[in-house]
Amino acid sequence: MKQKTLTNTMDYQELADVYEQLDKTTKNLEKRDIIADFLKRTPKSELANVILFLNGEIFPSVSEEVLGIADKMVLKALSKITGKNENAITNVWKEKGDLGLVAEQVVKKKTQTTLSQEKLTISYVMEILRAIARFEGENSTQKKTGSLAKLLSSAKPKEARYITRTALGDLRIGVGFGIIRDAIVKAFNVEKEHVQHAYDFRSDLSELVLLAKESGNKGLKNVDLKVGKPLRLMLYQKAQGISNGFTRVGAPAAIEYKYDGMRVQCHFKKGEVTLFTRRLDDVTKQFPDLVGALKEHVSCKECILEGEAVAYNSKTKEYVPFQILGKRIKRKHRIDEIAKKIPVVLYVFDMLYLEGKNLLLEPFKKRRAALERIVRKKAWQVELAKQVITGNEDKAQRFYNEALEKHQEGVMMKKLDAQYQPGSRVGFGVKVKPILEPLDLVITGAIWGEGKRGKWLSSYVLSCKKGDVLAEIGKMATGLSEEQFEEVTKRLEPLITKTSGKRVEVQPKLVVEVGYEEIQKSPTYSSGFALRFPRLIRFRDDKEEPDDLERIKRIYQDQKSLSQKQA
DNA sequence: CTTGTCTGCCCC
DNA sequence: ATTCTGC
DNA sequence: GCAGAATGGGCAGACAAG
Repeated sequence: MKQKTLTNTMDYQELADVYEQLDKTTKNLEKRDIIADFLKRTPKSELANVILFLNGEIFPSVSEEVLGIADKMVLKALSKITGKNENAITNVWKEKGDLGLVAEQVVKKKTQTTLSQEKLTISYVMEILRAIARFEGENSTQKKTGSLAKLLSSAKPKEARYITRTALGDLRIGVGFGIIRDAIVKAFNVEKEHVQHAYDFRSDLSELVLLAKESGNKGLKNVDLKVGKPLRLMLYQKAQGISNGFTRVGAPAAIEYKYDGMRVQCHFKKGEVTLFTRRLDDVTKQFPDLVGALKEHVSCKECILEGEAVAYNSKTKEYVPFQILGKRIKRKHRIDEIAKKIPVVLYVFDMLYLEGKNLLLEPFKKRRAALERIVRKKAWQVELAKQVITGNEDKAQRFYNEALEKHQEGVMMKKLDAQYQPGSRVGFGVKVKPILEPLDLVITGAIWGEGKRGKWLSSYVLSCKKGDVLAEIGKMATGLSEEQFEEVTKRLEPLITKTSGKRVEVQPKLVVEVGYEEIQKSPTYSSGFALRFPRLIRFRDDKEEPDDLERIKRIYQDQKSLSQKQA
C-alpha cells in the first residue's frame, strides 16, 4: 500500500503524466479537472513548486530571478548528452518542431544503454533548475548547460520532454492563469472571484494556492491592494475606428491621446515612489528623473496612479521614437547620464488609490477627477493625458486626427462609468489606431516553425527592391490562417536555394502585401529599415516585383513630418 | 582589449 | 505588440 | 468574447570568442 499523500515528496514523473494528459485534450474544462485532481493529491510541502511548474515557472513572477536558458543553451546541453554537434541536433529540431521532443528522443536512446534510474522528485528538479539560474560569471554557460545535461540524463524520456519545455519557458500545454484559477476553485472549494481578486493584487501563484488551501475564501478575500505592491494592469481592446469605438464603450465617452511610450504604474508611500512596468517589473532605478518629478508635482501621502512615459528631445521639444526610450528601460549603468540625454514626460491617465481609499470600483470619470485634483501639471515632466469627453463623432474624429498630427499612435476611448478591472481586456476601454498604406514585399527566406506550426515554414523574410538588387526589411509571421501557412509552405519549398539550420533562402517569387504600424530605422536589416508589428494583409500574385526602397524612404519621411492616415 | 552571440514571464 | 483558434 | 499560442523589432547586459 503506497502512502503518497502522507510522504512529503512527490515524483516528477507524476507531474510529467499530468502534463501529458493536459497536452492531449483541447477542452478547458477537462484541463481544469485534471489540474484540480492533481492539486488535491499534492502534499502541502510540494504545492508551491507544483503550482509554479504547472504555470511553466521556476520562480514566482514577482521574483527578480530568471533562468537564463533558451534554445541555444538547450542545444548545447543536448549536444553534450549525445556527443553529436549542434548542427545535427538542430536538424532533428527542425523536423520535430519542438526541442522538448528532441530531448525526449535523445534520452530514450540513451536509457537503452544505461540501466539504473533514480527517481526524480519535483522538489529536486526545482532545486536543480534554480541552481542553474544562479550560476554567473566566467564559465557560467558551461556550468549551466552541464547541469542541465546532467539533469536531463537522469530523467525518463517523458520527464526530459517537460523539463526541457520548462527550461525554455514554453510548456505548450494550453494552460494559463485562467485554467489554473478554475482548478484552484475546484480543488479547494473556494470562489472564483476571490482567487482572481487575490491574484490581481499579488500575482504570486505559490502564495495564492497555499492561501486557498489553508485559509479558503476568508484568506483570499483578505488579500488587498497595498501601496508598494504592483497590481495587474487593465488592458484595452482594439476598435476599428471612432464609430466602432463608441458602440463598444458607449457615448459619451472619454477620449484620450494614445501616447507612444511605456506604461508605468506609480506608487507613492511616505514620500517614496516606486515605478512598475506593464509586466510588474520594478523600474524605479531606471527613471530617477521621473521619481523626482512625481515627488515634486504630485501632492499626496499615499496613492497609486498610472501613466505613459514618453521620451522627447530636450532641445527641440519633439517626441522621439519608442526605440530611443528603449535605451533607458533595461539600463543598469550610467543611468543619470542617459536620463539627461533622453528625458521623459509622464502623461498620467488613471488613479487607482488615494489616501487610504481604493478607487478601483469608482467610475472612471471620478478617478480622473481625483487625478486632476492632486497632480500639478508641469510641462515636459508630469502632465495629464490630453482628454475630451464627447458623444459627437465629428468632434471625436477631429480629436483623433489631432493626436495623429502630433505623432501619437491614436486615441483611447474609455467608458465613463467603468470601474478599473485589473488584468483583463474587458471592453471598458478601446484603442483606435490608423491603418497605414501597406507595402508590397517579396519573400526571400523563411524559418521552420515551432509547436503547432512545426510542420510549416512559419516566419518569412521580406525584402524590397534597392535599385537592381533586393534588400531585407524584416520578417513577418502573423496574419495568416493555418490554411495559408500550409499553402505558403507548399509554394516556398520548391523555391529553396539554401538551407542552414531552421532557416532557408528562397527564390524571390512570392509577393505579399504587408501591414504595419510604423517604419523604423533598423540596425539589423540591409535596407536600413524595418517594420513595427508586420502582418500579412493578402497575397499579391498579380505582382512580381516588390516596392522599391525609395518608396519606403518616402513613407518614412512622411511619417516624421505629417502623419499619413486613412480612415 | 574588442567583437559577437545569446537572453529576456524585456519593452512595445 | 498582432493575429488566429478552440471553447 | 476570452484565453492561449506563436510570432514581429530592438534595446542593454552578460558572457564567450578572438
